[in-house]
Amino acid sequence: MLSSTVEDYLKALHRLGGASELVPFGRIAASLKVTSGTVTTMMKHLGDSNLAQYIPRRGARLTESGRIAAMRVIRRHRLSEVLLVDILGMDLEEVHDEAELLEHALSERLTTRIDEFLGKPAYDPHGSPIPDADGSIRETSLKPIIERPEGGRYHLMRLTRTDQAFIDWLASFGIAVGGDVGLAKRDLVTGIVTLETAGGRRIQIGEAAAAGLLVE
Amino acid sequence: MLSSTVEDYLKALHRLGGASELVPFGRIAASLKVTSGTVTTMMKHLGDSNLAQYIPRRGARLTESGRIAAMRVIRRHRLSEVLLVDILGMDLEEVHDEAELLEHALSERLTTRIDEFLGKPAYDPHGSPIPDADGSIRETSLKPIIERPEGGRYHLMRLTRTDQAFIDWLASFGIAVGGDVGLAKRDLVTGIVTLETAGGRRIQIGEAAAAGLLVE
DNA sequence: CAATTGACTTTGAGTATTCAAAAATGATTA
DNA sequence: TAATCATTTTTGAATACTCAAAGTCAATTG
Repeated sequence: MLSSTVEDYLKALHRLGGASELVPFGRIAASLKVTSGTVTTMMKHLGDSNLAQYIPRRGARLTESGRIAAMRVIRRHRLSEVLLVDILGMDLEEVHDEAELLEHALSERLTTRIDEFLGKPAYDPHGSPIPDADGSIRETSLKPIIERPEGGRYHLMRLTRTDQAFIDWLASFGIAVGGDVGLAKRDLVTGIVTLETAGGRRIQIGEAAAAGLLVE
Repeated sequence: MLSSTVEDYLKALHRLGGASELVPFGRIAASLKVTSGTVTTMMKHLGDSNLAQYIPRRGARLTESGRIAAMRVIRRHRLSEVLLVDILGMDLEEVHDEAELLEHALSERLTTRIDEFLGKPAYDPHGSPIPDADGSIRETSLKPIIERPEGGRYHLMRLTRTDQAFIDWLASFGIAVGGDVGLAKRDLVTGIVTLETAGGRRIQIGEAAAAGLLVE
């Protein structure tokens, strides 16, 4: 079993370099708030364990087995977040830190159980995709509707705001998770976003609120 | 924050010596599967941290702050078990090992959230009482009905068997969690236990099955 | 009372993780 | 090309935890 320290380095390598980009050591040190000497030591160790390819003075990248190990940690993290938000009703802002602990404490068995219990969710509450048990991932991640092109029509996958008033207000226009919404216009000056409902009606909403609509 | 290693020693001290009994070091070593030298080192450390009173060559006992710290760990452990069994539907046999990990990974905030979500349960799935956040505990723990005196009538608090057939069978006689059951007779020779329903009917059940009825 | 026994303590050492500070490297600049 | 600079590596040391094995102590036994 990998120590939680090693798991944290694997996550950092994945966060900073994706599946197989070379990551310079300074960035890892900054990201994990350790000194560069510590990173050198650990990268050599990951190299010896075949979890990363260590290239002296240049950086390191995940190997395939390192990538899978990183994905497993990310899977546990994101499933934890879904459990915390959807079942236990915690706030979106709180769950990251909790999941940071839980990701190192969930056995394979419990992870599978949680996954099934939650109905094998595809995305976490932030809209990030949840890897499968084997480490594969649908890379079509959710994005806030305001990051999509204007004029498009999208599938609403998740609302990151959890207050019922907002959800009800949207629902009164026929906008709900599972349905479609269009982005009619985004006014960068006033910060007002115009959405188009499935029925063709237009409604206006602030940028911050619109950022909470994650679409596919 | 206490390391999970320290938390394990505190739990051992509590398990073997209760709130303040002196525990000889050999028992701790056996319980945690470490060598006696390791225990000596750790007991001195707990002594320095005011979590235990270290008496050379005699043993150690929890101090008040050590007791509270131990209770917190036990609280997290037992709440984890309730969550795993009642919400996630895991088997009773599986949950101990999982809770052994989770008890070191739950923040105070998450522990409180889980406690509220579960409706502030008084007992874990094995019938052990769950300490309050401040470390206090109702010492009237649940016991299997077969450990109670014959002829008594008891309040059924929990069934440790989770198969629906058994639960339904009991229910068909009006025996369910929250209701009453009597222990009419326990035949030590045949291993047959005679229960009395609230309506006064008598039913017979095997000792092993009866052990799954936790009463108060 | 001296020897034996069992329990505890000490010692020396190893692993994992971290830091600070000095040394090395390689690229850029003057 | 030589000096400078940023980055990486090495070194020496610290903390937390662990073990094996030798040493100490006190109680029991013959």
